Amino acid sequence: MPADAAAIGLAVSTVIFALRPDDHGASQVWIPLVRRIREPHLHRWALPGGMVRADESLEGAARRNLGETTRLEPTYLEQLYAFGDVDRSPDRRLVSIVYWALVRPDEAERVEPGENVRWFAADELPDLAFDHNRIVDYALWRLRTKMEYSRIARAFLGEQFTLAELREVHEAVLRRPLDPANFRRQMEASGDIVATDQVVTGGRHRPPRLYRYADDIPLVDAGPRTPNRPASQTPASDPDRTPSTTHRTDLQD
Amino acid sequence: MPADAAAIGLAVSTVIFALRPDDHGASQVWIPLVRRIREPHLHRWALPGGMVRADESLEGAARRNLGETTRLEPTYLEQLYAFGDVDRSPDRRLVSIVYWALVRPDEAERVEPGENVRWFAADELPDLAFDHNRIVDYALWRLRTKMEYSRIARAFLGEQFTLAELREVHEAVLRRPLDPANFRRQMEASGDIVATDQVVTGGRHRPPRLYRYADDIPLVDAGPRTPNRPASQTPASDPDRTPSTTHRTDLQD
DNA sequence: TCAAAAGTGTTGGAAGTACACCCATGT
DNA sequence: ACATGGGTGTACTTCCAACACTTTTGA
Repeated sequence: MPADAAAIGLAVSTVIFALRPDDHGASQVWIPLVRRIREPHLHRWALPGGMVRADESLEGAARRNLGETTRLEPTYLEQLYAFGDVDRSPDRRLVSIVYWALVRPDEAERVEPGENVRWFAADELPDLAFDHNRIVDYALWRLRTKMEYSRIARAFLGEQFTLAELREVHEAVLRRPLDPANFRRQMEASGDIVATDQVVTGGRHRPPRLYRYADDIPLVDAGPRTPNRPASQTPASDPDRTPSTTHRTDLQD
Repeated sequence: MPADAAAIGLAVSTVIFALRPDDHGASQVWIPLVRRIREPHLHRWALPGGMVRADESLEGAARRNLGETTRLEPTYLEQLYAFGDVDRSPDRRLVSIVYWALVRPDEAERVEPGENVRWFAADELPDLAFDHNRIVDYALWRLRTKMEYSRIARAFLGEQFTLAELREVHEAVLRRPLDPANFRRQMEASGDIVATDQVVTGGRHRPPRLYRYADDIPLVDAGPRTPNRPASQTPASDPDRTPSTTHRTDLQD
């Protein structure tokens, strides 16, 4: 029976979420998919993924596959679920450990769309390979649920952000408008964010203040009580997140 | 590299929770463990588990191993996490899909303690094999978290129960006393439970009313949006849950 | 001066917490 | 009668949703 066990293939896949404007300019959840270049499900769209090597961790395998297929290096990556139905792959027994990831708009630029890589609006997906539609549905449910009680919105934003930008993230994920006044107070009361002494000028209205996340608070609890890694510092600055006519300025007071 | 992938062993393990009275008669969380009878970690206590066969689902493998090692057939079984660190097993690469289960006291009787099977209080565990201490910690965190927003307490109880019994479940898991008055109202307001027309007589005080869970509501959302299985009917009745001097009687009114 | 978004104040309701108090039973 | 838990009433607080209102900018 160990012979049988060895016959089970172990793979990883990742559901990657990014926020991008839809036709009407409103932010929406998008997912990059890759086209399969071999059987089974040849030419069908699928989640990026691949087999796990014997000398790499599960999360490591997810990161490697992500880089190889989409060039993405997400700041947020968390295990979602292990899918292992006997008949989920038509040819051989395959168990997939699925991760979900969040990337900022500037990170998402690294994806080079083409014949075999494309962005899809999360709620308008085609028929995907394997059980990947079900997987995406679950990941979306998880994203929306976790948005309401954790600080994952941070993973969609740069170092500094206005409350309107933060609210837009929540609204895009939850697909419902939020009261700006109440949203502001909830965020401020949570202690998760702190005001900086900078504002954004250039808009045709009162300049909004910039905020940042309070340090010393971990991004989220990712997985089973991992000894809190030092809050992953954002790799780069955040260029061109706002129209070029706006400027972040020091506040004089 | 598919050769490498095939070299990874795929196993399942399960953290089983039951409530049993401690030395002072108060309910507490207990876990059955099995002693390892082969290397690595020979003679160490470990979670029940084993290799996944090619023709069985992950959950099926968990149930089979549970039955074989502890004779348990839990009513509640949910996937917890996939543990796959490269060095978590000293000899070969092993990925374990871990499940967690809840069993009622009468179900727990099926376990036959002996040289190689024993119950342990959840917060007084010895050094376990592999990374099983970490796994149990995570499962405990999950149990306690989920107790606060879901109906999993049901899995610890029989078909009918008093509010004191339901409260005792919550208190044992959360390790803190709850106000009986407020607890009652919260439960009643939730709509999850309905009063029956029976009471328990024999106590030296006012006879408490018996409640049952509202049907047509699933036990919990176990896993990724499984199309709601018909709320798993409790296999048997619930004998000897209360002292033999008490009786469940019809209410006359 | 006006439009637009930033930001503050106020109010009412829902839900949680603490705790006083009455009820029904066995001894 | 009285101890014991079952069960109800009530005041207080905290949180959230709704929405009126003021502030500050660019045009």
